Amino acid sequence: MATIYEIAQEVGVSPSTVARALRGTGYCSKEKYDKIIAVAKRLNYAPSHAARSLKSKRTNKILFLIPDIYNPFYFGMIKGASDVLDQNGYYTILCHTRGDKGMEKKMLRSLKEGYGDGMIFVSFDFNKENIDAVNACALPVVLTNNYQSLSGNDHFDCVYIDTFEGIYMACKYFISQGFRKIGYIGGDTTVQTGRERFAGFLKAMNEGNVPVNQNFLKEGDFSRDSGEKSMEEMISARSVPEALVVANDLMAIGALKACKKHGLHIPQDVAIIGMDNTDLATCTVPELSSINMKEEDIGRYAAELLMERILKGRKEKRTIRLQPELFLRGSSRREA
Amino acid sequence: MATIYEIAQEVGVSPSTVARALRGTGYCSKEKYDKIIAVAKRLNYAPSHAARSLKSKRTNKILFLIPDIYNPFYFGMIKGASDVLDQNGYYTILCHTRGDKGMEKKMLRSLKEGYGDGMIFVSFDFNKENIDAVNACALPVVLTNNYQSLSGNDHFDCVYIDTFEGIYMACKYFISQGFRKIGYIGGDTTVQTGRERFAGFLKAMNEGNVPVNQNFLKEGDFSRDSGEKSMEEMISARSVPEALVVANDLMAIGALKACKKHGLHIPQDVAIIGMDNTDLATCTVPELSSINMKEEDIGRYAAELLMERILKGRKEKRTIRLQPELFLRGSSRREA
DNA sequence: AAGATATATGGCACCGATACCATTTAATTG
DNA sequence: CAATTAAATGGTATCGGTGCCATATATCTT
Repeated sequence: MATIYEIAQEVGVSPSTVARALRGTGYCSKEKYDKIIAVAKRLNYAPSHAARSLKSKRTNKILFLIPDIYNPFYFGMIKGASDVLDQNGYYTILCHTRGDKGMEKKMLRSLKEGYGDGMIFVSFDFNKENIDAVNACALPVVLTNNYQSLSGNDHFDCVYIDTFEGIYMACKYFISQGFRKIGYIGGDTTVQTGRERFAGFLKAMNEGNVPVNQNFLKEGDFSRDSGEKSMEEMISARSVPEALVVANDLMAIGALKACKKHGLHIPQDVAIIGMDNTDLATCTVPELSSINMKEEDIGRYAAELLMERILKGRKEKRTIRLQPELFLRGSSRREA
Repeated sequence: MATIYEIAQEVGVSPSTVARALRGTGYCSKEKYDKIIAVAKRLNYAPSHAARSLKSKRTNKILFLIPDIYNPFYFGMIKGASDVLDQNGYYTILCHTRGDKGMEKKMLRSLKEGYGDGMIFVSFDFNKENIDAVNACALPVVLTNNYQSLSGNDHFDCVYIDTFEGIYMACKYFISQGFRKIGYIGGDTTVQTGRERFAGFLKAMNEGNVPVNQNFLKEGDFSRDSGEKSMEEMISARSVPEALVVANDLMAIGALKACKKHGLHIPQDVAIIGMDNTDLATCTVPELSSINMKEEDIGRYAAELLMERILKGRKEKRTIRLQPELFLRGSSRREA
């Protein structure tokens, strides 16, 4: 690949002049400018990204870590963020971590090494290890979870939606509709996001004085298959709730499928509310009621927080909290 | 961020020694090694990616351009590719182009500037402009389409699955089952992949001596909504085919929804076959018959082609062609 | 016309690693 | 024990830009 030196030699000017011409800043006569551009094109010149960012300390790239590319919930976040980043002249570089802690650390190290100017970090679970890694890299990182600082020394931003509140409001709705046999298919409670959701369920049940039936409680892994399996288990154990809150849409669809397969009608036999309100929710028959987790807003805010740090030099920590909304569709209607 | 020079000064050795110690190659006494590592940790050192790749001319990154992050078809490709790349110590950097030609060119320029060591390029459509851009950057690029070289001078690799064949085999199946009123919801025929699919439909109909009814032909944009809208149009025009081939799963699901909404039974009233065989195909009731486009294999082969070029220095052009498979499920069964 | 300002261009240090060579000291060998 | 060879370390050019300063004209002021 050609360099500015080769172009300079060819045209008969100094490398400085070539650099100015190609960058379009600083003085350069029309005559030389044209020559330089022509030669650059002929030699198929492209400025070296490495050389530029070595000197200028900027890459114009933002890393975006997502734990599960099969989950449509994250698409909205990506869209929201990349819209904002695009507008500010930043590239969005996605990285699929699969929730793997090793991969996350690897990418945080890469950030520290200057792969990008900042990061939007989505993870199923934040623990001391990856939080330490976040703090260790001096570049701005935004977490999209509700991270309760343990040390108080964390200096990163957060934007998150209250998942606890989401499940809570779904349960409350069922209770307000007179349901008493309410089930819950949750996610992995060894990770934060799974725990929060389950806590929302318990609080609503408690407040509504609705007994928690252990047979109506299942734990999946946020995949459709695990939702289907959980429902199958309840059906074959002959303990099927009348209303079911599911911790994400994928599992809700799995549960819905299992019900249909065994002749249970939705919502007459089992009313279902999912979570995330993804595109999938309107793909089913009946359409799935779901909790809107405003993922596009999360992405947009996360990008804005980054831009504030990078472009405006903000130093102090900021946290943004969003409220979920319940979208009622066919799957949760109470029979008259 | 600390540099090897600062560490060298602190420990009292030369930068060369620090570099050797940190990289773990070359000679270094245990005593100094330990000191260097300790100081590096204390100063929170991270090697500068820019400096390293400027000198070494390698980034260990592969760019992966996807046109639509809402389409699960691409996830398998990403998975297949990143598995192979991971194994070889390369990062997969995803970039969502939204099929935007400007964005594609921007990323090809970035590649040329040395942002990555190679690229897997997925696009709805390849035209002279972006093909020229591919040829212009001396780094290896793999296209995941069937690109018919016009100039014969192209030096990039391709791995693709025959979409023509896919639609063709779906139509042939319907014809073999005795269907004569066969409809088709296609994609944008101004782009290559849309044209190929439509050609497959026409060839099968022609070979089977089945008349093509214009009322059964619709053109969508590969989104679920457009599939729904197309079907709605046929229904309200009272010209509904008995069998329907749809150019991707998303549109097929849209069509399925429209049918259900208007009381048409699947597959009794309308038999449907989708394309891509994504996870979505098993989310519907009945499950959607679909054409398996082997996206994970495409991704894997694409990554392998890149690795051959980068690690083994292959120069000559290679093209890999895969054959689709028909997966029959509930949505296409012929009534007895 | 003298001084100020704008335009045009070149020179060079620098960013932070890597690659390679030179030098010194320690260990091995016939 | 001299001759090799291995181990340990330092020195320095280099990658390809950017940023800043110096210099030389050209144009504009009053």
